Amino acid sequence: MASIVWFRKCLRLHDNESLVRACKLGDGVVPIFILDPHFVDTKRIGVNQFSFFLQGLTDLDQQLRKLGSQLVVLRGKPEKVFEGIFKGKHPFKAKTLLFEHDTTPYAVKRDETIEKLAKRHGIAVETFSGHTLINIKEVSGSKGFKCPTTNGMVEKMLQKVKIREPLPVPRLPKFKVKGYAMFTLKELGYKEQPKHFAKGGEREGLRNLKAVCGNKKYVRRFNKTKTSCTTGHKAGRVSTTGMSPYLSSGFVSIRTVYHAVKRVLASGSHTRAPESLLGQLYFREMFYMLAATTKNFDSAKNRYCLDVPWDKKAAFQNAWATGKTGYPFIDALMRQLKETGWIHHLGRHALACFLTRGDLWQHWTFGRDVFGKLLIDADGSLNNGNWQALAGVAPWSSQWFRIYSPVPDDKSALNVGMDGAWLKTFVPEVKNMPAKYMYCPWTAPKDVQEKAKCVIGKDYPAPIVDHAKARDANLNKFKKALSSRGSKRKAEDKSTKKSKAQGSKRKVEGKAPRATSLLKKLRMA
DNA sequence: GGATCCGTTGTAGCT
DNA sequence: AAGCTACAACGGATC
Repeated sequence: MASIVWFRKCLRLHDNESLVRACKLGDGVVPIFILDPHFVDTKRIGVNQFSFFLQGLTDLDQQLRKLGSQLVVLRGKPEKVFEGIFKGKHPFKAKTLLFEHDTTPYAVKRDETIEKLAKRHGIAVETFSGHTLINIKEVSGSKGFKCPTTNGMVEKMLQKVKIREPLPVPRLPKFKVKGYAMFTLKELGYKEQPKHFAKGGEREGLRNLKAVCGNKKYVRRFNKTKTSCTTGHKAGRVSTTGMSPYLSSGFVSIRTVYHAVKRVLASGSHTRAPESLLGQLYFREMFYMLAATTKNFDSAKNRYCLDVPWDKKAAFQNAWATGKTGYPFIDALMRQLKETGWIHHLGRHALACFLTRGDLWQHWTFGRDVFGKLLIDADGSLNNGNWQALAGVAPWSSQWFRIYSPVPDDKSALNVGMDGAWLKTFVPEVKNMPAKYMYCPWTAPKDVQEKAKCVIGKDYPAPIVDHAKARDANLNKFKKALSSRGSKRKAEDKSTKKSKAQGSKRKVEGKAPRATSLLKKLRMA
C-alpha cells in the first residue's frame, strides 16, 4: 500500500510538495504519469511543443532512477487508469493519491472525477498548490475576492501573503517495476523532426535559472519594454530569460524563480513592476487567476470580452498562419514560431495585433489556437489572456487605437533589429535587398527588386493589405463596436436602476495632455 | 458625484 | 540621440 504521486505539471523533484509529503507518509512512493489521449493530438499540439515536454518527462524519469525510483508511465483516460490502479490491477497498490492543483478547465473537471473515484475506493487524496505563487483555489473561494485585472493589483495581493521558500528534493524510498516504458514521438503520430530552441527538463531549466540569476546586473536592470524582439535565431541567445517553457510545464517551480529573483534584487537598486522581472511573474499570476475564475475565459462570451464583429476570411488566416502576408517582419515571426517553437513576447504582440485589430480583422481565437499549438511555452491561461489583450477586447488591453506598424523602424516600440540578421534567417527571400527595403521590399524600385532576386509577386508575395488603409478602416470598426457596447450598457443601466441624468460626455475640450515621462517607467527602487 | 488618474510596451515629428 | 509632445481617446478605480 503506497502513496501514488501523480505527475501532470510539476514535472520536477525540487519544490514538489506532493512528493515531499508522500515520502513523509512512509508507505512507499509510486511516481506515475498518465498519457491522456486528450493531450495526444498532433493537430492541436505541435511537434516542438510535445518534444520539449517529452524531454522533460524523460529527464524526470532519469533523475528518479538515479535516486532508486522510477516513473511509471500509464496510458489511457485518467479515470480508467485510476480505476485499474484502485482495483489492484497493477503490481503496486494505492493508499493515498497526491497531486498538485491544476486550475485550467479540463484539469478541474478531470481532477474532480478522480477525487470522487478515489474516495469511492477508500483512497485518501491530498492536493497542493504549486503552479502559481498564489493559492488560487483558496484565494478565489475567500469572501470579498476580486480578481485582479492589472499588474499593480497583483503586486498588492502578493504583498499581503508570504510565499514560502521552495522545498528541497526529498529522500525517496526505493521503487522498481517492470514495463510501463516511456512513449515516443513517432508512436504518437509525429512525423516531422522537432527543432525547438531550448531543451526540456528540470535540470536544464534550473541550469538556465542559475545562469540568468548569475548575471545580477541583467536581473536588476531588466526592463521588458526594452528587450530585443529579434533574438532567438542563434542558439541560446535571447534577450529575455527563456524561463517561460520551464514554468508552463512545471519543470521549474514558480516559487524557486520568485525567490531566486528576489535574492538578486535585494542586492541593490532595480527596475520595478510591471516592466521588471517580478512584474512578468505578476502577469502570470493575473492571467492564471482570471482564467480560473472567469466563465468561458477561452471564448468571446466571457464577461470581460468586448464583442467585436470579426471577419472570417480563410485567405487572410492562411496567409498569416503560414508566414505569407507579404510583410517580412510578420512572416519572419510566424516562420520562427513554426520552426523553433518560440518567439519574443513583443513579436507575439506584432503577430496578434496584425491578425486582429491592426490589419486582418480576424478573430483572436484563431490566432490563440495557432500559438497554443506551436509555442513550446504554450499555456492556456496566459494565451487566452494575452490574445484578448492584444485584440483590444479586454479591460487589461493596452489602448485599442495604438496599433503596431508591421513595417518597424529603429524607433518602433517593438525593438526590432534593423541590421536584418534575424530577418534574413527566417525570410531568406529578402536577404539580398538593401537594408532600407528589407522590411518593405515592395517599395524598392523594380530594378532593385530584380537585382536582389526578390521580385514582389514572384519571389515574395505583395502585402496582403495596405496597412495604412486597413488600420484606418479597423479603427473605425473598433470605435463602432465600443459605442454599441456603450449604448447597450446604458440601456441595461436604465432598465435595472435609476437612469443617469446625462449621456457620458466623450471628449473634454482643452484638456491638458497627459505627461508620459519615460523616467516614470524607469523608476528604480 | 465629478474630476482625475491609471493602464506592461504606438507613432511621427520636433528639439 | 534621447526625450518630449501631439494625435488618437476608453473604462474602471480612486479620491
